[in-house]
Amino acid sequence: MRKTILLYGLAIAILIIVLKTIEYRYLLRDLSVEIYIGSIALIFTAVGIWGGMRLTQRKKIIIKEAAAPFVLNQQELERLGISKREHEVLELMAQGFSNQEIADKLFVSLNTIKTHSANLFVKLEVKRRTQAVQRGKELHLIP
Amino acid sequence: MRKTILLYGLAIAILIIVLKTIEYRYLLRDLSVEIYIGSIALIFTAVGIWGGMRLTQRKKIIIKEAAAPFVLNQQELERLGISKREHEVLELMAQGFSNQEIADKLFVSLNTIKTHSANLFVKLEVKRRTQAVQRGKELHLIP
DNA sequence: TTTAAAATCATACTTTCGGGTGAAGTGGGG
DNA sequence: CCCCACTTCACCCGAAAGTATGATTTTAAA
Repeated sequence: MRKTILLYGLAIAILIIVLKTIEYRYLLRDLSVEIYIGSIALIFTAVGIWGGMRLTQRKKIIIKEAAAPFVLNQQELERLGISKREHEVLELMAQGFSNQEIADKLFVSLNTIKTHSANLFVKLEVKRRTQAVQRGKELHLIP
Repeated sequence: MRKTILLYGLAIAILIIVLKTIEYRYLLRDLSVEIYIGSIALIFTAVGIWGGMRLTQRKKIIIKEAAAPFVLNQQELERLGISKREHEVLELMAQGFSNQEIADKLFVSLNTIKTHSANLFVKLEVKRRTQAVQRGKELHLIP
């Protein structure tokens, strides 16, 4: 950032020096003032674009890296009639946990998780947990 | 895009007219030429930055929308010693197919798929297919 | 307070997954 | 030609996942 500003300042200084030199020695008397102004305008427009790109490039990278903060699709959740508990189970499924592990994490029995997952599969219209995870991500129900 | 160019041209034209008017009437004799050039440079730098931002803004949106065209991480694939067939199986796994379905798609027996998947799990250091899919995505082995 | 939805658990049964082992055919490189 | 990696397949077994059905308890809403 500091480097960019320094480079920019340097570019302006050099250009001004060059232009001033040219101005007094050769061109001012031959070329019309409009062309002279136009040239300066064009050159500094280019410098501006270049500088502007430099400045915004950082932001672009940030957008790419911090992309998709994930917002849950509540509408879809309600539309499919998926309950809180079922959603929790889906999240843990997506993290690759087995039904037994999910049961332990939620302090309920394995059978309960089986029930929840079975209901989940019906609501998501899938047959397997891998498909449920896929579908869940598609519908933005899980990150 | 066309609108941006038009606006930009208009801005340049107006600025040149304004500057020319000022130049002949009031300022040229009072202010030094350096300040005059500097002003033009600054103004058009600003215009350049503004224009540059306008031009790159589109690209930013494109990056966000068309993000991640997926390029396979061949290095990782070789590093882990995952074969072509195993990779195929992993892809179909990620699409939520059962071993039987994968076997049918690849015209091989269920046992073969079991072998491939078992080898995959070892190479990916996971215990379940859901985790294999997760890991595969992390390592950019699958979209 | 009644009622419905959600959450809990169970039992029984089927299917799928995954581990372990062994083996046979194929194709390329030393 | 032989070795090695890859691919293919088989059998067995246990664990995990999924299906079906029914029942009880909580909870939130009407």
